[in-house]
Amino acid sequence: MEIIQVYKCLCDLQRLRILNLLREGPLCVCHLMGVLGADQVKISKQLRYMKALGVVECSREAQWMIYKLPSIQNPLLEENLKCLQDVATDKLCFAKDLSKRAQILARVAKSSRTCPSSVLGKTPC
Amino acid sequence: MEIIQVYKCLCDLQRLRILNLLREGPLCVCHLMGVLGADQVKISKQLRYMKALGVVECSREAQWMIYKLPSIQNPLLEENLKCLQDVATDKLCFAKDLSKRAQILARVAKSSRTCPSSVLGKTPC
DNA sequence: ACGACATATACTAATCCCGGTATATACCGT
DNA sequence: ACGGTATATACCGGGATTAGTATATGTCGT
Repeated sequence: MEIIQVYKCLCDLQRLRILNLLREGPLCVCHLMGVLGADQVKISKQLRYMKALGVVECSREAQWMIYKLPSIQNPLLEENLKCLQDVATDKLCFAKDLSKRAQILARVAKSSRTCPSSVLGKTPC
Repeated sequence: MEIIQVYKCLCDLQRLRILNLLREGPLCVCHLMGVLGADQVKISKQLRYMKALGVVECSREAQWMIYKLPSIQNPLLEENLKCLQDVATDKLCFAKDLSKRAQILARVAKSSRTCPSSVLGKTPC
């Protein structure tokens, strides 16, 4: 993963929000849709782009596709994601996204549905 | 200056090299051309783009246009520029650019020409 | 094998960004 | 006012990115 690729990934708000969420733990596409309030195609395409840049990885769990940050951590990426909460918290949505993520995962955990995010999400990578 | 704008500026190698140079002090366009080995139009257009993003400022000194990092420092930008030397030093050109910059400024300082970079460059902002 | 769900891809159009060539503008010294 | 130097802009074409709609693929339960 090269430095330019990392910045290419960070330079879009939607991607930044996705990375902020994945930092807490892996997520499936449908949960990303739920938190970001975006349609499936848009999320899928962003994820494909991010995967091509090498900034996310994915694996299939039954009918769900689980996305997560690379297993080999990238210091540049990690540092930038770490300070997302600090930067312009009021204007932006990173904190709000995280609580929405917690809500969704909690709701899913109680239901009979077993989307893997509800399990994986509790054990941040 | 917003977070996305900063990353939009960082996600191109040429812009990254320019920022790395400006971190040492203000420079005029012709010296940027010299260090980066790029033609005038290319540099000018990148600078215009960067200025529109709010990541550089410029001011005229006689016939030269002097570019520099914003007087109000941006922590996100500064942090990312700071670690440029560390990241993949061998593959990339950031250190090389800095020594080329020093060469050029030294040469200019000796000559009768008085491009302001030769003065301003010695007093990093 | 079928229907439902989750996700990805194909196709198309619009926009952004980049590169090149040509030309314009601003300032200086004479 | 004129020629030279430094820099910016206009114009154009190509490639990258984004968005929308439609369709395909993979997996599950029955």
